[in-house]
Amino acid sequence: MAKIHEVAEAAGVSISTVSYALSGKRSISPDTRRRIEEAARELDYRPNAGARMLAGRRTQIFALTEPFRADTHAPAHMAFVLATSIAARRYEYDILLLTEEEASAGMRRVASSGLADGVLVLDVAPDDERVALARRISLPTVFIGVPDDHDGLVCVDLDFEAAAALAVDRLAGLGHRSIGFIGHPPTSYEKSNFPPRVRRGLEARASELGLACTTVLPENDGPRRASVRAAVRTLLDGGSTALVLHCDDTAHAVALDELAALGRRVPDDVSVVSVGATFDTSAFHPAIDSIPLVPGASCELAVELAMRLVEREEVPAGVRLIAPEYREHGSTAPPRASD
Amino acid sequence: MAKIHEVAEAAGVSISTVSYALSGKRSISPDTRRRIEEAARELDYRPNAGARMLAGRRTQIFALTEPFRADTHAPAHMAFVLATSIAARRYEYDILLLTEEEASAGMRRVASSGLADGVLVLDVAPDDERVALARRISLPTVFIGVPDDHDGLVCVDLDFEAAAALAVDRLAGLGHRSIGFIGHPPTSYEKSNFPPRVRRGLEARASELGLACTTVLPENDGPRRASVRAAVRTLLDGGSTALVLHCDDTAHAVALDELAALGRRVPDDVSVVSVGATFDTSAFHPAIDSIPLVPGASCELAVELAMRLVEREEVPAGVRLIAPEYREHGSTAPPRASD
DNA sequence: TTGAAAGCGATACCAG
DNA sequence: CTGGTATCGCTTTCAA
Repeated sequence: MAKIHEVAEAAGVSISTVSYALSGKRSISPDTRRRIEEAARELDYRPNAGARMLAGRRTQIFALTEPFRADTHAPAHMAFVLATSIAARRYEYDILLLTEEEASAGMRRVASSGLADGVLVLDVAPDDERVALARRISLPTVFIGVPDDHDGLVCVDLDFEAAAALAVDRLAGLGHRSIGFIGHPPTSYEKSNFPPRVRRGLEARASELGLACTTVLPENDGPRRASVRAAVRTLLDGGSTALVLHCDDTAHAVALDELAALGRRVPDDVSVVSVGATFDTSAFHPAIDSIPLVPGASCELAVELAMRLVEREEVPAGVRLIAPEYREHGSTAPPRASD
Repeated sequence: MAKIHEVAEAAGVSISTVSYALSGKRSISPDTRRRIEEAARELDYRPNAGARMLAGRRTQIFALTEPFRADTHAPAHMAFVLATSIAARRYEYDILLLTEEEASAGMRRVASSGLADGVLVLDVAPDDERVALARRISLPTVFIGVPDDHDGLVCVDLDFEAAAALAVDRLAGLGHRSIGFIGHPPTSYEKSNFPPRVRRGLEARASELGLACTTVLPENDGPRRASVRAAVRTLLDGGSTALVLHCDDTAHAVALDELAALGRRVPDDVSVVSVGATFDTSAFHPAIDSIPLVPGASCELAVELAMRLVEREEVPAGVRLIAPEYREHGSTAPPRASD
């Protein structure tokens, strides 16, 4: 816990010179800069956080609000928290965690106490109560996800509609005429708003291209995931030559397992594409093509926007949709001639 | 962002009176206290975080170091992060998240910048590098988990040995003479140090009581979890009349599913007890007795200890083991007379 | 029971 | 290119 004046003394300069040398906010002669840096290093000096906040009017902290509701899918949420934290560190920012009721109350609290320079909002619900809060506080706020009512907000998300359309384009391009869609359980279509966006995107593009498209939303039942297995059989029986998956990792694994059990090879007999997954689809057997939801991409953009807001740059409100990217892993091919 | 002097003005007192009234650190006449509280409420006043840290030499922040390694079991880790955050809020403390490389580097950083009053260490590895760090920094540090070398450290954890012994006692008390143990995959026994503690506790107590005890550590294979199913069959064939589970939730579900498939009813034909689970075993079919690992219990104690350290109370170093608790859900019974 | 004022440890303005 | 110093907003002694 060395203080600035100790560094100044050790380097034989004034404290203001130390401050400037370390922040780089004005030019310093190479020699004194060297002496200061050395002194700072030897004393393991770091500016006192509180003093810096007070004098510099910057806390170097972003509040991250993530309710961690009981029913949330832990791995995906953890990936976003991690990605946010990593992105923030690039700008020398730390993450202060606001969970549960504090997800909302904490926003008010950090805003009026000046504990954070901005707020990043995760696990956004369609009718999220943090929307109203974001409008009332004066802190820069960026949503990672898109609430239904997003007027005047800065939001970042994957372009799920485009991602789904991209999957259809790929399959249509290979000659498939009938696509089966396995989605999340029905309840997910109310609690979040990206599952419906995927579904809409898929069905819209399929109908544009004149493809048949059948949707099944299997329940998350027991360890055998019988609904997922049934879904696979239903879709194949219905004539689908390709499957698009937008569901959890276990459902992916089970669907592939069922295909194998039915003796259908991927991609020779059936093509498979995953949409919006945060896990690694290349680790499945067989590896699956994916148009992933990349936490790093959303979070880096969100943090960059938050930084710009902190720097008082002009940042127009609105939704930034991240363009989807197709990752080939060999799970798609033209349909069998016999189909 | 109202400031203290505005509150003072509104209440017609000096700023020091406001400070004391709000912190309760000295007695204030009921009348002025009321006026101050009202003014504070109307202005939505909260002390500026930076100023408070600087003047009060308290940041009201705990750093939480949690690497979030790629291979970590997300749901359990999320539960601990959440529990820590909730426990901290009881003392009006916030949680600053240090992940990845920052899990270590960040500890040094917050220590020398005075950003946090203490450090809470999660996801503790047997040979954790944060052990050495904790000894070098002067910040109060509490480990939630027990590293191999914990000399001079303050650690909190479930008493896994006792939990395992408790499971054996229960089954032995019901008359079981042969117990089957299904554990985590073998690799887990190197990366963490609680799986071996459960195993040791179980085998030790079983041998004390003269019970037979067979251990299987099934791999985490495909979606069918064939290894887990095989483990169940192996143990039953070997004469086990009761199963003790210390594995992930899916393995639990699969084991129960396999028992059902074999026509063995719980608890009439087989008794089942779960040890060290962070998930809800009463939600399985059938519900399973559990001696759980309760994140709230560990984290509350850890935070309490951290607070005491912050308050400069005497806190002897050492490992605090939390006594296990048996939760009945009807999955145990005496073995069949025919066995 | 209350108030005045001295810090806390930086940043950044104003001078030189 | 470098230094002195006012300032940030609060906590806490010291006085009354």
